Amino acid sequence: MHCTLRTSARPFIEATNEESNRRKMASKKKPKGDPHGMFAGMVVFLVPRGVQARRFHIWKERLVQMGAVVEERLSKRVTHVFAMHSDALHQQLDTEQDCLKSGELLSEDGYALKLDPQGEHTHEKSLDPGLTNQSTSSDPQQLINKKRKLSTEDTKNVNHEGDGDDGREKVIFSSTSTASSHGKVDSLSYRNTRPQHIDAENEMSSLSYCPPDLNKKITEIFGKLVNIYRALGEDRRSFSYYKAIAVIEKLPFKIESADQINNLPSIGKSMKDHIQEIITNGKLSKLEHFETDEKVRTISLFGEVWGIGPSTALKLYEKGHRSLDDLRIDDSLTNAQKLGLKYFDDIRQRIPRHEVQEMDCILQKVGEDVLSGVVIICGGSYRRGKASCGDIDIIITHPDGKRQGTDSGVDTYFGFCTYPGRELRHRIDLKVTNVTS
DNA sequence: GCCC
DNA sequence: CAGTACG
DNA sequence: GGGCCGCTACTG
Repeated sequence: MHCTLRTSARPFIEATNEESNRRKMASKKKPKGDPHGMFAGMVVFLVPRGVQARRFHIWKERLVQMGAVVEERLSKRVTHVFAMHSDALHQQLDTEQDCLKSGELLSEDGYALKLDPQGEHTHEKSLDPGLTNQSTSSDPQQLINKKRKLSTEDTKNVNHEGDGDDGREKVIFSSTSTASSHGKVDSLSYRNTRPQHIDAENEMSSLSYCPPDLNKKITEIFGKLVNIYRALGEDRRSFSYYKAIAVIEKLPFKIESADQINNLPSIGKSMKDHIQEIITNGKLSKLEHFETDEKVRTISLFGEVWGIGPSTALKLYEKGHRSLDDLRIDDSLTNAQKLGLKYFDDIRQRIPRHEVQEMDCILQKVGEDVLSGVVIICGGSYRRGKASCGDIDIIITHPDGKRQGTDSGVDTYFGFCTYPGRELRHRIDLKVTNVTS
C-alpha cells in the first residue's frame, strides 16, 4: 500500500434493506455501482476477520451498490480498508506486512491509525448505569457498535421477517486514503445528540454510536409530513416519508447536493427533489402549503387526539368543527375519544424515566399481591433505555403459562394511569399473555 | 411516497 | 363491520 | 398498474 494511511475512523451506517425482503416476487436485483454514490471512487478491501459471513456479504453488496470497488486482496489499488474492529484491522495489517517481507519494509509513520477520535464521548451516554459495558474488544475505543432498533419508535414492519441480520447495524470503518472525495466528513464530530437505546436483551454495548442529526432540517420537515399524511389517512405516503427519515438520519454526512443521495433505499425522485429544495431554500413549499391549509391543519389537530383517526377527524371537520373546544361540545365522540380530549395536554407530556421505573415497581408489588409469581415487565421505550417515555407499556405473564388472557376475557387494556399524588394522566397499555417474549 |  | 391503536 | 404489516386486538 503506497497510499498514506492517514486513517480517520469514520462511522458508516449500512443502508437499510428493510423492504426488500417483503417483495412478493423474489427478483434478484443487480445493483450497478452508482458512480455518484457516497463511496464512489473508493477501492475497498474488507477485513473478513471477526465478521460473520452473512454480514460480510452485505457490506460488500452495499459498498458496490453505492459506488465502491471491492478488492479481494489488499492490493496497491486499495484506497480504503474496512474492518469490524481495531483488533481485526491490526491483525490484518500485521499479516500483510509479513507478506511483504520480500519487498522493502515501508516506514510505518504514515500508517498511524487515528481511531475514532470522538470515541471518548461515547462513554458518557449510557442512561442505564445498571447495564454492563460489554466490550468485544480490549480496545476501549472499540470500533464495533451494534444497534437493533430505529431511533424513532418501534416499526416492526420496517424490520420484520428478519433473517437474523437486521441490516441496520452500524459499522465504523477506517479509511486508508487521502484521496477520498468525502474526506471532509472525517473532521466532523460524531457527538451523540440523542439518548441511547439500551437493549438489555442483547447486552448491547453502551458505546453505541448514534449519528448526529446533520440533516435535521430535512428530517424535521419530513417528520411533519409523516404526521400530516397520517392524519389525512394517506398511510402509504406517510410511511414512505417515515422510512426516508430513518435512512437520512443514518447518513454520516450532511447532504449538500442531491447527487450524494443517489441509490439510497426509500428515497426516490420525489424525496430527492424535496431534499434538494430544502437544502437550497431551507424550506419545503409543499409543507408550507399544508401548514397554511385550514383543513389540513384542523384534521391534523383532531388526529392528535387519542382515539381520533383520519376518518373521524375528517367527519368532525366536515361537521364544521375547527377547534378542540368545538369537539368538547360534540357528543358523538366515543368514550376513548372523550378521554383523549380531556387529557389532551396530559398525554403530550413525556414521562421521566425514573417515574416509569417507580410505576413499574408499584405494579410489581400490586401484581404480586394479586397473584403470586406473576411476572410484570415494563417494556416499550422504557425497556429500550429511553430517558423519557411517551407512554407506559406493561406486559403481564406468569411462569405457569397456564392461561392466556384474564377472567374477563379481556387481555389488553389501553388506558390511563397517573403518578401517585398527581393529577397528570399518562397513557398506559397492559397486556396479559402466556408467552414470554 | 417507494418499489416492483 | 369500520375505525383505531399498537408494536 | 398495483402492493404497501398484522391468519394484529380492541371498541362501538
